[in-house]
Amino acid sequence: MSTKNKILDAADVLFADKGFNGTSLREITSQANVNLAAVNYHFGSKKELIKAVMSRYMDELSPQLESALSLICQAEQKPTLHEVFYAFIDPLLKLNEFKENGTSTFLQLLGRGYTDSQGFLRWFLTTQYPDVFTNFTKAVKIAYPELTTEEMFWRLHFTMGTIVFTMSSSEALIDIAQNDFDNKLDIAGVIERVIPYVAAGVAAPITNN
Amino acid sequence: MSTKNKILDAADVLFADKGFNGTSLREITSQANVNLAAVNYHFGSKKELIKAVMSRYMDELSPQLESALSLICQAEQKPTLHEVFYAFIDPLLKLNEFKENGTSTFLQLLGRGYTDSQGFLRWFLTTQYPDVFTNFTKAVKIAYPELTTEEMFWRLHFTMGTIVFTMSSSEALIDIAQNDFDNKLDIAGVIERVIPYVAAGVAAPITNN
DNA sequence: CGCTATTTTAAACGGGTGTTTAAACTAGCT
DNA sequence: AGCTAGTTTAAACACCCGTTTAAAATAGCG
Repeated sequence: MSTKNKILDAADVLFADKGFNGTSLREITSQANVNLAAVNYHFGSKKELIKAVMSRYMDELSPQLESALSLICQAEQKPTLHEVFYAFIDPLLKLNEFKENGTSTFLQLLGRGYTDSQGFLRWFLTTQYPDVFTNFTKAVKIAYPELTTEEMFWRLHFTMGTIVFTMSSSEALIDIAQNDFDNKLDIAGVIERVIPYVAAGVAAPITNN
Repeated sequence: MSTKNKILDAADVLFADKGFNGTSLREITSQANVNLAAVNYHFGSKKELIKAVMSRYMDELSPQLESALSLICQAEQKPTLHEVFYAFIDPLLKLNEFKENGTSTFLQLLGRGYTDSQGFLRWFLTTQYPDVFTNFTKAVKIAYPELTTEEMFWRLHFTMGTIVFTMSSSEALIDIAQNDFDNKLDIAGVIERVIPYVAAGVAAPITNN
């Protein structure tokens, strides 16, 4: 495997686990069994490495999400909010096919990017992949037209927060749940449980404050 | 004002803004106009300072939350989920009375603590203030008895994630919202919007997978 | 093979981190 | 005033960080 990919794979796992700021280039390069200077040689800087790790996922995810959402919008009968949210599941699960170890770390990384590094990753995503966001809001607008744009803005960010937080701490939560309820569970099971939650949240009745 | 309190106040604001890992002791002490070594003299270590900042809020919040929730549980008529969640608002807003500048940073700090430092703050809160959690689940159980304990476990963690994530990135979101909708908004306004969302999420119909 | 371009390597650079030290200072009290 | 206990201070410590350098190793190709 190329040095570049060895770095990307190691960075992927470590970033998801300990955050972007919490992971040093020395950890990454020693995990990847490459020289420290290789990161700056191949990527230029740590910041560019972070972008590269995210792009690897987004370049795969973005077109799949767009086609799934546009399919929903063009259907003859108006989609439900559940359908809109379920449109995310297949593309997200397909990301796992890249990684041989199992589930992809994409959602954990997204969670890290939200809080680490003062929002630079959010800027990166919204400017580099804006269609994902506009297509999603379009689909929600069709499914729930009574929602004002501003209310929708907030509810979508609440949803983002729920998903991203849940996934970034899913391992710990699954452990607790297995102990307390001895119920076998995996990431897919967590997704099954979070979808009704966020769908109900987005569909909440409108308050007139 | 005492050196100890000057440190606590400066650390409070900086931790909320840039995270625990992202804030150095030198930033804190220069902001507080005290000597660098004062932190280790008064608190022992940076980790203990973090605990002290959180304890200052929790020691005030915890008894208020407990009494508000037990009041709800003892009422003759069964509370709604909305009432359970609104029980948090008054105690949270009362935290602002400490700070002269305005809204307290408690929820931002909670958000930071969830993602920074590999969950040590979660351990700190659940072991030092366990009654808050048990009282809350008890209240929800009364308001929505059909919910199984396991389902409730998940939905409460989804809620935690929503709140915590929203608050830790609330400043950036408020900025975006002000630009896009030129609608004046503050933390209290965000809370007003997130409550219906999480209440609807927790109250979502039960799926039989 | 020999030359060139790419990649890898060890070492150093400048700077920031949390923590510790020992001396200086400042009450408070007899 | 003199002593003591508590506090503040400047300086240093040992370590980790991202990045850069220049030499060494490796490919690729005519």
